[in-house]
Amino acid sequence: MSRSPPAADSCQQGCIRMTLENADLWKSFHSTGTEMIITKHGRRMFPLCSVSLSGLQPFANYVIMMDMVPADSFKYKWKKEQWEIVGKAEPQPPCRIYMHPDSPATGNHWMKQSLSFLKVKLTNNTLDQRGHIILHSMHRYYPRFHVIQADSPYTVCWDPVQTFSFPETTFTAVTAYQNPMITKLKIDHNPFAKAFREGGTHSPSKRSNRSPPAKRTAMDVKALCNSPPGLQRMPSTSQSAQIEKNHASTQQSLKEVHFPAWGLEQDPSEGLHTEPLELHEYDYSCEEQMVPASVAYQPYRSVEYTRFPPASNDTDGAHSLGHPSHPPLTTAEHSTQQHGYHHQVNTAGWTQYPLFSYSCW
DNA sequence: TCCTCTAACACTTTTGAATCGC
DNA sequence: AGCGATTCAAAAGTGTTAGAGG
Repeated sequence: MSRSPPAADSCQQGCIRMTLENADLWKSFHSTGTEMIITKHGRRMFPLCSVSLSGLQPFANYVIMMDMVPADSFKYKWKKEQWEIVGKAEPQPPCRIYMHPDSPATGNHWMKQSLSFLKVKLTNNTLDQRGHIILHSMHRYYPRFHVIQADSPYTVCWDPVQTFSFPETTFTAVTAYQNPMITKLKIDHNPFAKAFREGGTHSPSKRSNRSPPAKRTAMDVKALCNSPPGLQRMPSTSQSAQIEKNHASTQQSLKEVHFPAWGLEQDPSEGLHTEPLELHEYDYSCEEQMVPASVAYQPYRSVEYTRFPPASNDTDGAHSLGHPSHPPLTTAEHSTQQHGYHHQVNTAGWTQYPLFSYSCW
C-alpha cells in the first residue's frame, strides 16, 4: 500500500487546526435547538457543514471524512415547546461515512479554501442503498470530521486520524420540524425555503380549500419567535440537569482521546453526555471545540461495522463505508476516550480499509 | 387520542446544455 | 476555432400539510 511521504512528525500532526465556517449561523440554530430533517430519500443539512483547515503539510495528501455521532443515548419528543427525553435511544443504524469529494488532495488544496459538505444527505431509511447517512428520528447527533493522511481513498491507513467536532453543530434528527422557531430560522437563511416564505403557511393554491391547517400557523410561528430571547428549548427534565452535570464533569477531564471506541463495552448509564452544550464565547476552532463522544453509542457501531462491509455495488455509483473493525480497547484507553476537543488517533491496529466517496450522488 | 412518518405539493435555486458574439 | 457570456429548461431542493399507521 502506498503511503504519503514520510508522515508528519507528531508535533506537526498535532498542529492541524479545523475551524467551523458559518459558526454564527450554527450558533443561532443551536441556541434554539437545531433540528435536521431526515427523509426516506435523504435530505441535505442546513446549516451546511463547512470547515476550514490549517496546519496540514502542504504537499502531503489527505482524505477528509465526516460521520455522525449520537450526542447522547436518549430518544426525545417535542412537547409543549421544548424537547423532552422519552427513553433510551434505539440501537444505532448502520454507520455511514461521507468522504469529501476532493479527497484525496494535498494539504495546500485543503487549506486554500473552506471545505463544504454540501452534498451530505441524511436519511431515516435503514435500508438506504444510496449511501446517505442513516440516523434515527428524534435522536440527537453531531457531525464529526476526520483528517487522514493518505494518498488514495483506497489506501487509507487510519494511522493517525485527526478527529474534530463542534458543540454548536449538535442537532436533533426529525422527520418534520417540531420547533417553529427553527422553521423560521431556516426560511430566513435557506434560499430553497423561499418558496414558502410568503404568507406564513405558504399554502399552495391547491390547498387553499383544504380543511383547517395547521398544526402550526404563521401566527404560532410569530408568537414563538417573539418569545423571550435565550429561551432554551432543550431537554428540560430532571434528566437534563443530570446531563448538564455530567457534561460539566467531562469538561474537567478533557484530554486527547482515542478514536471512537468502536468495540467498546460500557454501561449506558455511565458517562453520558448530552445537551445542552453550553455555548460560551470561544474560538470556533478545533482546539477549543468539544463534543465528548457518546459512549453508549459505540457498542452498536462496533456491531454494524462488522456486519456491514463497504458497499461496492451501489447501483448509482454511490458508495458508502462501514468502519473497519476496531480492536478492543484497554481499560486505560477506555477511560480516556470519552471526551475531547480534538481527537488525535493512532489506529495502528486497524486493518487497511478502502474508502469510497458518495459525494457525487 | 396522540405521535411519528410519508408523499404530494408549489415554488425557488442550481445546474448544465445550447446559443450567441467577439 | 476557441473562448467567455448569456439564456433557458430541467433537475434538485425546500417547508407545509393532510392523512396513514402504530
